Amino acid sequence: MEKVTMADVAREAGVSKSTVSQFLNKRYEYMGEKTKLKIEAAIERLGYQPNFIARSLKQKRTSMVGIIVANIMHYLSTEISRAIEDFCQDHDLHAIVCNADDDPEKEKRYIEMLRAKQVDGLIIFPTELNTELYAGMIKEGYPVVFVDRKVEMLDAFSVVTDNRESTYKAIQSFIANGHRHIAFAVQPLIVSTRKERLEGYKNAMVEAGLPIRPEFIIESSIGEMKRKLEELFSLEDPPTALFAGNDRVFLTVVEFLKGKGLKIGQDVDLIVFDNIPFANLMDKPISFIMQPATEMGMKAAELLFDQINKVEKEPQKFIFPSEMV
Amino acid sequence: MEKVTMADVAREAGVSKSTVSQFLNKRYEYMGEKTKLKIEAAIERLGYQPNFIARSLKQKRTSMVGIIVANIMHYLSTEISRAIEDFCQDHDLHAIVCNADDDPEKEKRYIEMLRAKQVDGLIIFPTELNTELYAGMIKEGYPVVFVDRKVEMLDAFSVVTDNRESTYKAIQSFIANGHRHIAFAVQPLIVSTRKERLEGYKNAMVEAGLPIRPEFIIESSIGEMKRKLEELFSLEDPPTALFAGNDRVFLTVVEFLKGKGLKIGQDVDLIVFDNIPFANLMDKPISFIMQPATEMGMKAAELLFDQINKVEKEPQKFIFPSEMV
DNA sequence: TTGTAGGCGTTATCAC
DNA sequence: GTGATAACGCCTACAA
Repeated sequence: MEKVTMADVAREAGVSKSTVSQFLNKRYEYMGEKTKLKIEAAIERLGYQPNFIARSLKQKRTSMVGIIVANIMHYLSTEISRAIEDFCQDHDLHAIVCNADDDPEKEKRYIEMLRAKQVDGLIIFPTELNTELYAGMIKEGYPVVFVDRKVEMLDAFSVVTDNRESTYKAIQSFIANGHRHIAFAVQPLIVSTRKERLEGYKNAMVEAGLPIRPEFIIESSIGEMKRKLEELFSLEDPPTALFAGNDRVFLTVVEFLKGKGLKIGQDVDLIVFDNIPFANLMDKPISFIMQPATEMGMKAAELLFDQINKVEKEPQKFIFPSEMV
Repeated sequence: MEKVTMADVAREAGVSKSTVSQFLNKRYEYMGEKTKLKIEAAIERLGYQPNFIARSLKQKRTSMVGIIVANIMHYLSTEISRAIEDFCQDHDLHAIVCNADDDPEKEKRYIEMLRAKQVDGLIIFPTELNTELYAGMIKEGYPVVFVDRKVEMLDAFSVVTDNRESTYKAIQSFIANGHRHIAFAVQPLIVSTRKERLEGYKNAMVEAGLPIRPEFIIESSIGEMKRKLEELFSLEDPPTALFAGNDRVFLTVVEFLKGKGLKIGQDVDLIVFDNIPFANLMDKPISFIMQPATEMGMKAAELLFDQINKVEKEPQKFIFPSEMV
């Protein structure tokens, strides 16, 4: 029943606990060859497995990190998480993933929970609404890395993409293709990424001398969005091009267009911020702004790893470029 | 620096550690109202956070479970994992996901690792090649649930789908649609699911009086598969219908057909075992055999939860039906 | 080289 | 109602 403890091994091998401990920690520099063998045999015979919990308590290191994802429904999140997990597996860490569901309260509870569990560090896709909590951790020197969204006014490690620039270029490409009626759909502007994307849109429009028409900008929850789209496409001069602010918006848009009988690439052109899996399988002329998820995850994990291992570094923001395909 | 311990709180509040402990565990039945307030205040003032590791050591319960996925590349795995995670979040458990990468050695290491970390139970998508290890855990009474693939000869909880039946029906539907040249592509037959699916294919073919032609059955790794497909479609009588044994095979097949210029639903009909995300977005006439991932994950998590909480039950296999869409 | 003792932060068991 | 005290299983000086 997995009750074999170090003491048992010690007794079985006829040595003391400390000796066994030394053995386990590979400090057998000054250890008799025969004691080593005795211990090995005893471990084998008893089927002993060290207890990491006990070790962690003593060492104050759990080899676990927490990942708090703002919303797991975004495909990007899972991609980045997976990259982080891969990095962890290569560095003897285990990751615990939590989904904050875009709820700051939930995020807060998870942060506290994971810290109570003594995880060695946290990678957070922030809801951006727990600034004091974030700040507190950073002041303490607790290892934290923010991903995807940036937390303003906070000198912390973060890994993001150039939302504004990418969107700006995307809208420019619409314009270059002759579009004049360009709409923009996004979820509520409560996080930096969405705001930046909208700014990119506006910049490009203004620069091209096109009017920014409020009725062409949908800002609503996924639930409400279909209704808003209905309104948008009921205008006497409906848009010929649409920018979807992220993957979930995109899904909603596609469903809407399908129901409406509008053909993508024909009746309306589409650019999406975010990649979706197997996008290449649906041969429709849609452009996706792909963020380098793997690189971002890797970088975030690496930054966290270094903090955990006390590699001194100034907090930095890493901005990755996105690519339109 | 997060060094506030229970002793500090006790001192600050002018009570003993035990009292604080009682308070934390909500056993304030026989506790003075004012002590309660004093402790509350002290906790607040010090910013105390209990240390779960220490608690776990004492209670021999970590509130963590491990999920060992045979191969995270299968979309089904991630779907099921997510369902498990959801269940865990509702039951105060944390899940740690590990990817065995179809490697029995890796699987073994993870099992040992997670047990060393004292996780309360394990949900395993087995590689099926560590039978002794599985058997050992079960004999010990350690909570384990197998998912997706079954482990023969083992009396354990498991949650699977009716691979043979579903495939059988799928092939029947091909036949009903007039197909005679039906091919079957699958990864190496080293796990039960694949074997069962092939059996289903053979049964349907035999029953319909159609010959089982070895050259119509591709059994190969993903890497080799394109070459095999090339051969298959170079036959003087190439197949008019193809059954893809899982999602990864499907992706390979689609790429191949695309390169070859063959149109799905026109030159060749396709049925795929497994769902892929956003399948509804690609309006091609492909049938997917969808496994009820969420239900399977939920069930698995529930079975594990009950074992952890010593709800006595006989080991059972739950076989979920799949649906073709 | 190996053993002894104390401590990591909690919880559990009793006395008080 | 509250408080010593002994575990939990391991690590780490330091002593032998």
